[in-house]
Amino acid sequence: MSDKITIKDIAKKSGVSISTVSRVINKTYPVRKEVAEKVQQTIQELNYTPDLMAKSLKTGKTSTIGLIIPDISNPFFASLVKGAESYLSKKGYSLIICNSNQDMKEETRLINILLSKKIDGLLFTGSANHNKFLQEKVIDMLPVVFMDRAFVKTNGSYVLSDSYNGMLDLLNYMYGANHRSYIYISGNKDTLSAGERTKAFSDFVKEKKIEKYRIYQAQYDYESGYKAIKAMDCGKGYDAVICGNDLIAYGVIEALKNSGVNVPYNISVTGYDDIMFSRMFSPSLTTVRQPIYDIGSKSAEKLLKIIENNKKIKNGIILKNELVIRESTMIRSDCSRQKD
Amino acid sequence: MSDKITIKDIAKKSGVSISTVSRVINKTYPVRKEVAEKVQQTIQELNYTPDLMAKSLKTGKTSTIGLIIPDISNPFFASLVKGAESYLSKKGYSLIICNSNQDMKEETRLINILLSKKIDGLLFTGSANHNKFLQEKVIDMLPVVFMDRAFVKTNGSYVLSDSYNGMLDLLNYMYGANHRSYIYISGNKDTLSAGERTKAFSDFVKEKKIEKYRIYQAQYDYESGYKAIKAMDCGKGYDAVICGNDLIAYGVIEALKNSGVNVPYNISVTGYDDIMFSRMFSPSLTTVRQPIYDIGSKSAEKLLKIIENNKKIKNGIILKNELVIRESTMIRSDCSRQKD
DNA sequence: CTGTTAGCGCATTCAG
DNA sequence: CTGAATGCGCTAACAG
Repeated sequence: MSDKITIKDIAKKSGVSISTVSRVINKTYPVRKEVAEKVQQTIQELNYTPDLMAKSLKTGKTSTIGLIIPDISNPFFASLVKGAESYLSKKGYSLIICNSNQDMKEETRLINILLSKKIDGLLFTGSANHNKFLQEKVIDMLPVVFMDRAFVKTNGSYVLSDSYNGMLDLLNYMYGANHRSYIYISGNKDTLSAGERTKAFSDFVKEKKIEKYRIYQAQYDYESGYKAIKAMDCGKGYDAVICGNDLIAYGVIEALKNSGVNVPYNISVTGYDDIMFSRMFSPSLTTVRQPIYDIGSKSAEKLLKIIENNKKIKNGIILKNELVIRESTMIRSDCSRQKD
Repeated sequence: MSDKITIKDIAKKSGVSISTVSRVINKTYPVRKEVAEKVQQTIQELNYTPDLMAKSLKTGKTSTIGLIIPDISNPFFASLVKGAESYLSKKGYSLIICNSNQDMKEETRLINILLSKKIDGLLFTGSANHNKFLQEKVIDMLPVVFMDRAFVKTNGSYVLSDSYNGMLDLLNYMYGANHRSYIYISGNKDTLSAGERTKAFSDFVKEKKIEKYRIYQAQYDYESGYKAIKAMDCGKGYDAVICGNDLIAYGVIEALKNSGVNVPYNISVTGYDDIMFSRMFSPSLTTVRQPIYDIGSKSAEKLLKIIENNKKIKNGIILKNELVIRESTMIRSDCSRQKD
């Protein structure tokens, strides 16, 4: 009997019309106090909850945000999601999470599903620069905020951290610590972050007139780092390995350990991101801290602002990064250099 | 103009009624081939996508699953979610993710929101045993599968891994490796997994007639492990520290490192879960591997089965665990024991 | 302040 | 096989 109780039931039982009930629930118009109380009471009695689905059909708003990331099991994205979810939840929004596994076709499929479900907005981290569908259609039929990655050429909204200067700070520190030859292992090259960091590296070697360096194209994961350094004779002859992110650095260090190369004594290794484990890693990782959680929460904040103001304030926020020096690097002297 | 295109538009443009369109979309009834083709064609032309929201209002099914976990930024839960999401996505379902932060009040709030949004089912990891609301109401008005944690006394559906035997295997191994005195650091005691593991430990010390042991109540996180071992004089005088999960073990090892205690030479430390970082940790962690991803995907599979068969097959799946021996433990000889 | 009414977009009887 | 009509539960004019 307590089955499917609707606004109608509580209207009847309260002796008012359904619109009055709607009004006391949504506080859209004034209702006589006694009536309001009576209604509230029967709502309690019947344990009624409005059907948000029906409400959404009418209003066109679902209070639901879609979020697309490559992989939730990557701690970087997990923090991003946490930041977004925590903000959204506080504001009464829910989050539908989708893993794209870096696959553009899958991204497109997911976006279409999300669109059909009538989300109010989209938080996106993926292959933005190449996804024509997103770039040409989605972006102006739905509020979208790009997290961590962004269109370079389009005027979408985004929240990033300043990878270029973060990497430059790191490199300048390494230079000051007497490192003169570098291997640079880049993450997925179609991402903005990898582009910025690589650019910083290129500018750095040019400015400091570094002669011995090498850029290796890899992916943002552990295995990729492991393979990369193995493919480069375990960095023999170089002072430092600069990695595109922490996961790559983990892989590099593990490979080096396995080959009997000591980090940092034989060679220094750096990461990027400062995910939770980097301080527990052994040696603890010298890296650049990105405010990952904040990127997530600021993205959510920005998205809600766009949704609620219903205006297209297309712009971005760029958060600062912070150099974190730990045990995986050391101040080099000539005698601590590897021989060729 | 290409604004808000509905089933009506495509009906008009195809020269048929909306019911016919609905039929070709859902293939619920046969439609003349030519007509069907014509309709399909104009669907393409107008780039029409059915409004899932409206559909849901009618059918009562949303193809959306709610998921509640304590904290997505914990790698354990991230893997769980990945497993569930990946299965659900393949089956055409979406996932709404909510972080409860272990707060029962928050859990209840989230469940109510999810209920209002008309999810088709719920995947739950949280304080099941104490949440009356969940236990008494939700569980029989909505398909629910408990992941990793479960009601001990209720006949709900669940997917777990066998913590009791996993822990027992680990302890027996340690005994075989000549460890004779133990500190046991438990995770959140209101969870089933902690209960099972602690029970295994209790049974173990009884059976092996271990005289020197200590059980310490903590939480399933890094800080908790760090503090716990500090509070116990860095385990002085004990052969091994058995931790409720890997995160606790990380904290313990870090604290020990900071105090100059060598793991495993002075004392062995074990974890539980085998999250991704445990093999990269230094020393790499001896632990018990839970099939976390599988717990997630099996839970999702079970939930969909319940939803689609619409029957209440309340039962559980218990997956096996596997001992993983790494560097944080060693085979002890008398001279490698710490003095009291 | 309050009740009546008309849809939101779609699936589904019920007649053809 | 197909069209017309009904209503899912709710909000938002529109009249009182």
